Amino acid sequence: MVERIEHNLPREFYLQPTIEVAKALLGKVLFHRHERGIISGRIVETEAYLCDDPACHSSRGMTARNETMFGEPGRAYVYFIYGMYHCFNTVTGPVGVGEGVLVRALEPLDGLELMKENRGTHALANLTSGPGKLCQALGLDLLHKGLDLTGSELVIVDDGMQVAEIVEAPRVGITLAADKQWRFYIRGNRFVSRK
DNA sequence: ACATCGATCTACT
DNA sequence: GTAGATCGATGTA
Repeated sequence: MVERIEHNLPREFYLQPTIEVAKALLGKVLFHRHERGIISGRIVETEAYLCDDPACHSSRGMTARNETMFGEPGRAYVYFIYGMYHCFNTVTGPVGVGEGVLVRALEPLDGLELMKENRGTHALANLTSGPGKLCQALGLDLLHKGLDLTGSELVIVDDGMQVAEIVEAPRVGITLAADKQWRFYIRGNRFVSRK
């Protein structure tokens, strides 16, 4: 019996080029140690946001909202959008640069009952198949902005799972730099937000 | 101070 | 397929 080794992704992981991080995050597991129990899911869809990219929050300089993007890599950048949803990102690149990876979809693993409660639905396929949905399912909001993903109540773990094939596609919901193929997802995964 | 709009989701036709 | 919810961040004055 082979024992699976799980370890938190180290800080250096997030210092790789942002597009590489976006691809490498596919297959990793996001854990939230919630007061009421552990909620986790496997990352199946991501998008890269670079510092010279007009669609990126950091592209017009540091503000109160985006300052965590310019901080330490491996921390959580959470922002509030459309008056009711949150989106979860990992900060990438050296301090001061301002890049990140948006996590767009998860495959639910632990804490299904809590997720269903948080989302107000029982449909498995609808729990975490979008950036707003997964934040609601995991109970993530602005209070989690800045948490250290290498060791806190919110961590990203490598459990050794290998991704068979990565699809590259245009990013979703943006008008600027819409031609860039900086969305990545696991081919065939049912929890991807859009095929 | 005010107007605009967004890295979304749901409900309804 | 399309509209409406809902509000903070941002830009303009």
